[in-house]
Amino acid sequence: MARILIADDHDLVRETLAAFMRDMGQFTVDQAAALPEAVKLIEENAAYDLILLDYTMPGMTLPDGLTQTMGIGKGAPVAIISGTASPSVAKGALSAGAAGFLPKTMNPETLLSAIKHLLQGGIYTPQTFLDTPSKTEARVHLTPRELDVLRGICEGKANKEIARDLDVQEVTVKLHVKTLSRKLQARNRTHAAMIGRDQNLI
Amino acid sequence: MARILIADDHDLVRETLAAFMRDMGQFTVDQAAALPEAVKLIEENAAYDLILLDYTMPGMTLPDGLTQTMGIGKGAPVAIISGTASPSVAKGALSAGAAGFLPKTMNPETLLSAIKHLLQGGIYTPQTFLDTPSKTEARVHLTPRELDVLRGICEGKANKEIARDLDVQEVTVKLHVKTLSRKLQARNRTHAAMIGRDQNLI
DNA sequence: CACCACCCTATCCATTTGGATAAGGATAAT
DNA sequence: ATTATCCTTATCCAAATGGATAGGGTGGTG
Repeated sequence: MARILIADDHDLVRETLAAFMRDMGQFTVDQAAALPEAVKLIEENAAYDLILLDYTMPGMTLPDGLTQTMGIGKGAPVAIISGTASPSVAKGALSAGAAGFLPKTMNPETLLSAIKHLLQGGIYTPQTFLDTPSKTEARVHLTPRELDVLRGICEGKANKEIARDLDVQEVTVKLHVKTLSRKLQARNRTHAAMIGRDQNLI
Repeated sequence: MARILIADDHDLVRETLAAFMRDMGQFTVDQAAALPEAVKLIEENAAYDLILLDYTMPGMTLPDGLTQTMGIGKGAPVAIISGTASPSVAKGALSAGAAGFLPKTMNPETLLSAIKHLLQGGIYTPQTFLDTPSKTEARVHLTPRELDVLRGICEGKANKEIARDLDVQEVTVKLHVKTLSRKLQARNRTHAAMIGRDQNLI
């Protein structure tokens, strides 16, 4: 009987996942609502066969929380579960050694096959994340203002319009467009919009 | 205690949904694996408070299976559940009288609130379908050439560059840009790129 | 304090884009 | 044979965008 630990601060999600997996009859499931709690369970209960960590739970960070958990997990695969599934985050988790990345939006049968796959030592990533080679290396930091402008661009607004919305001069918007395009390595505003959307910075 | 009927041919999904709802302690849940079976249950068991029909189960059609079910359901709200959530299908189901449309990818808490909402006679549609007024009605048709140009736009290319790639004059590209932008109801090329990607036409 | 990151503004110029209008040619369907 | 659709090109003009350069202002940190 495989032993699984689910750590998620959202009770309903965690309970549902746990109940679902228990109902399969093949798993023993423990639960934790925060990272420290999960760490405690792992240290007490020796070996889990699979550990699932919510990406946005109290105490959780990437990659530190992940590496800490892997360190005490005695080689058990550790996967990240998340509601706000972003390709770049998934990629980051995988490169930090995570065994997989499970969006909460997965349907049950996919979830089950993913878990079985993980238990056998496989790496699981949703296919929608696989085709993103370039994104993680250039994880850029856009300032709040640049994000405001980028949002406007994505809505198809002209600089003049964005300027009115943000209550600044048009030249200022043009500056932000230039800098954020450089940061994103975009060739122009349209390209910047697409890149921003792909990395869902918007 | 609200009585709910779930009809879905995929055992795992149906069982999980049923177990989840039963665990809430507020619902009695019956199950069916095909449309005829669901019809039989409805006719025998008199009144359900809510009926959920899988969009892709044996015997199921839209809108016929839906209207048939509504006809014998004594006014109970009938909602469609589906794994392959397509806005146009959702729109069609709603206009045929469905009380809602539930993608299987919904997370549990959203599902619960949706069910409660449906039980009170409300109409439920995921927000991702609501804010797409243009997508369902005007499922636009772009010509092959327009798609070529749109792809170029999405890659951040300038008209001149696209023209070179497609081996036509720049003016031609400009024309395509204008017409495809009009078709997509986009304000400019950037907006067109975003819309095209959202509707994954690219 | 000096430094740094961020935000705002200005001017000037080249290029790109958006839009109107007109029109020839190819192909497929009625 | 006529129509319809699509692709193509052309000219002309207004507007938006991209880029360079040069400032001033704020707030926080070492």
